[in-house]
Amino acid sequence: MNLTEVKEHIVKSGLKATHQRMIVLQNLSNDSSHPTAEKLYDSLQMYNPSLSLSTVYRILDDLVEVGLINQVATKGGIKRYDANITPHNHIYCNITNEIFDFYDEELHQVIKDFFEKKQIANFKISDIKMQVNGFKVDLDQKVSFKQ
Amino acid sequence: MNLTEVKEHIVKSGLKATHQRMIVLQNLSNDSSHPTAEKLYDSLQMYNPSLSLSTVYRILDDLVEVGLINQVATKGGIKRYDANITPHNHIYCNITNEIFDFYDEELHQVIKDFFEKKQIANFKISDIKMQVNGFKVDLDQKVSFKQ
DNA sequence: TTTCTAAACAGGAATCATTCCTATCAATTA
DNA sequence: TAATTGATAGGAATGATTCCTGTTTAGAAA
Repeated sequence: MNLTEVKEHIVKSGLKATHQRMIVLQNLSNDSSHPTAEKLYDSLQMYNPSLSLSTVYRILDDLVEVGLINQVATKGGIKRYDANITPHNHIYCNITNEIFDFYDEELHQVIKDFFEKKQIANFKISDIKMQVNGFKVDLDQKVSFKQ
Repeated sequence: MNLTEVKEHIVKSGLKATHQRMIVLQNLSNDSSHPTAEKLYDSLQMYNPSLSLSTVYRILDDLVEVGLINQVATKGGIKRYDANITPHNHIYCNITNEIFDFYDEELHQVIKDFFEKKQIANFKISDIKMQVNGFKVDLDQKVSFKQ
């Protein structure tokens, strides 16, 4: 995303488009590594030395709150973030701690159908996420989901 | 699980069946709330005042390591544990932070088939977890998965 | 454009979950 | 019994996150 798009998204969400919010969202939207707050802070430091770490944390919370980004569930106890808010699932590498996105229309449909047919009593579903855990075979090579 | 069963499991895993390990595993196996380390520590305190919190943390790590329990991935950044090591998925309530287990044979099979057909290049899958996020409709009532 | 005000921010302190460290304890073997 | 090894208690240290307070800023109103 470029700055103009970022600004539009933030304004549409109801938040003020402050400089700090824009650069945090832009940086996250151009980073597919599902970074932590601290990692984003580090990336931004070079060109925005006055940005504070607590601001990054608060902005990330706010962006999650209004639904512009997602917090990724991990076992590690460290929060990671994802600007991809389209439906998708995650592949976790237990060795490198990398997280990769994947999406398959057919799989999505099957799961959607399943939960329309079978009900969970007293529970309203907002979204369904799948986590594929495992490990990279060759750590130097990329992981890719083949259609 | 009773103490005898717990002891058998621990010995079979290769760890020594110490008193602390047994009570931690027993307590967790009789608790379906997917508790945190601290919550387990609190439950055990009453009858085991000399048990230390750091021991609980270390024992949980050890039990995860040998595969007797699982660490549950959450967005909250706080680690939770699950003694149910059979294949199953989780339902998360965003209001109460409760986690419920569910399992469906048909769904399990569909997903298994899917990942046998479609490959992820350079990645070896160890397990696949699904998270159903949403919220309880009536907070005082139970959530139940209907077959 | 300038002024005003609520919202947002910077920077550092505080908190909370978790891990680390070290002396002690328990079990096993010689 | 003594020696060795692994496990624990208890507290200190660490790391991630949140909180607090004074200052700044965005955007509305004049």
